[in-house]
Amino acid sequence: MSTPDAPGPRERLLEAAQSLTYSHGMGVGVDALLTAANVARRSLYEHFGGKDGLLTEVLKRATEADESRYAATMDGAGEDPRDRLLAVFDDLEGVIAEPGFRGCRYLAADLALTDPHHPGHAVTRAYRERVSGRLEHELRRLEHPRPALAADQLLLLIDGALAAGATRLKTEPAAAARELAELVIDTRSRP
Amino acid sequence: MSTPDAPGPRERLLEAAQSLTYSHGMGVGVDALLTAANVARRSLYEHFGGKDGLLTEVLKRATEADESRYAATMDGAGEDPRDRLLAVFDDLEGVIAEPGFRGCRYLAADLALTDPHHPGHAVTRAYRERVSGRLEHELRRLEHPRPALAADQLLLLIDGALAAGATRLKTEPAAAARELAELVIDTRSRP
DNA sequence: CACTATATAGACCGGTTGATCTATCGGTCA
DNA sequence: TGACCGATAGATCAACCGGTCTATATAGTG
Repeated sequence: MSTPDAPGPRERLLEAAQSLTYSHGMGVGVDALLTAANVARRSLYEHFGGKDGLLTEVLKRATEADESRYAATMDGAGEDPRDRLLAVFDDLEGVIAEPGFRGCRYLAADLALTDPHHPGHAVTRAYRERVSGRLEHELRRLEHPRPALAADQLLLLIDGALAAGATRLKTEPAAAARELAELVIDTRSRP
Repeated sequence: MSTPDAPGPRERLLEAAQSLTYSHGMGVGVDALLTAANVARRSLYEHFGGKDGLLTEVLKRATEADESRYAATMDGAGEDPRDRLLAVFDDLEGVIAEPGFRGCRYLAADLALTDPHHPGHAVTRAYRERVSGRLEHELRRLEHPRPALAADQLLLLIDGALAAGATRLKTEPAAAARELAELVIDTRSRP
C-alpha cells in the first residue's frame, strides 16, 4: 500500500541541492536548501553530517549521472570509436543549449571551494580521470599514436566549450570544439 | 619631498582585493580585504561605494593588466602573425605554472557572481571580446579563411587550457593547446 | 593660522551564516 | 497498547556578513 514514489528527505535534499548549487553556486545557504527540499534542519545533519558532507555527496551524484550520460551518448552512436567520440561533442551542443546552463559544474565547484582540502575536490578529480579514461579507451581502439595526450586534448576541448558556452553566448562552442576534436581524432602520426 | 611610492588607501585596497579575490574567490569578506590592505572601513565605501563597486573595479584593473600582457607577449614575438598567435600559447605555460594559479579569474568571477546583473559581468564580457578581437586581427593578417571562427576556437583553447591547468595538475595543457592552435592557425581552406 | 578634504579606528546595526538543541508528530512493530 | 524510530518544526546559539555611523587624526591649501 506504500506509494512507490514519494522520495524521502535525503533524496529530496540531494535533488534540491543538486539544482540550487548549480544555479546559485556552492555558496547557497543551508536555509535555502532546506526550504527548497522541504526538509527539516535536523535531517541534513543526520544524513550528511553538515553542509560540506551534503555538497560532497551532491558532487558524487552528479558525476555518476554525467558519466551515465557519457556512456549513453557513446553507446547511442554505435560501435565505431570515432563516431562514439564525436557523439560526445554533438551532445555538448544540447548541454550548452539547455535553459539554465551555467558552465561545467565541477570546474565551478573547484573554483568555489577555496579550501584545497575540501573533499569535493577529490570527487571532481576522480570524475575527470574517469572521463579522460573513457576517451583514451576509444582512442586506443582507433590505434591513435598518442592516446593519452589526445584524450587530454579532447577533455581540454570539452572544458573550453563549456566555458565558452557559459560566457560567450553568441558563439557556437560545441561546433567549434567538434571541428577541432575531429582533427585530434584523425591524427595518424606526427607531422 | 613627497615619497613617490606610498600608495594611497584606494590603491592598497585594489591590490589586496586583486590578490584575495583570486585566491579566496569573490566571496571574501570585506573585513579580510580591509585587514589585508590596512585600510579603514570607511575608505572602501568612500572610494568604491561598496563591495560590488570594489569587485568591479578589481576586474577592470585585472583585464587591463592581462590585455597589456597579451600585447607585450605578441609584440615580443615579432611581426609575423603566426608567431604572435603562438606566443600567446607559449606564454600560457608560464601563466599556468605560476605558484598560486587557480584558473581563469574571469570565468571564476562569472561563475561566482550569481546575479546576472552584477556589473562585473559586463567587464569580463568586454574583455573576452577584446581578446577575441586581437586574435581575429592576427588571423586576418594571415588571410585565414574563417578568422572569426578561428578566433573563437583559439579563445576556446585558451579557456580550456586554463581550466585544465587548474584541475588536472599532471597534464601539460599549454602544450596540448598550442598544438591544436597550430592546426587552427594553419587551416588554409575547408577540408 | 584656520579651513577643508581625506584617512583612521572602531562601535554599532540588522540580517544571515552554519550548527545544535528540544519537543512533537506519525508511523511501524512487538 | 506501548516502545521505538525517522522526520518534522522551530527556538536558539555564536559567529560573521555588508553597511552605516561617530569621533579623531592627519595632510594640504588659503
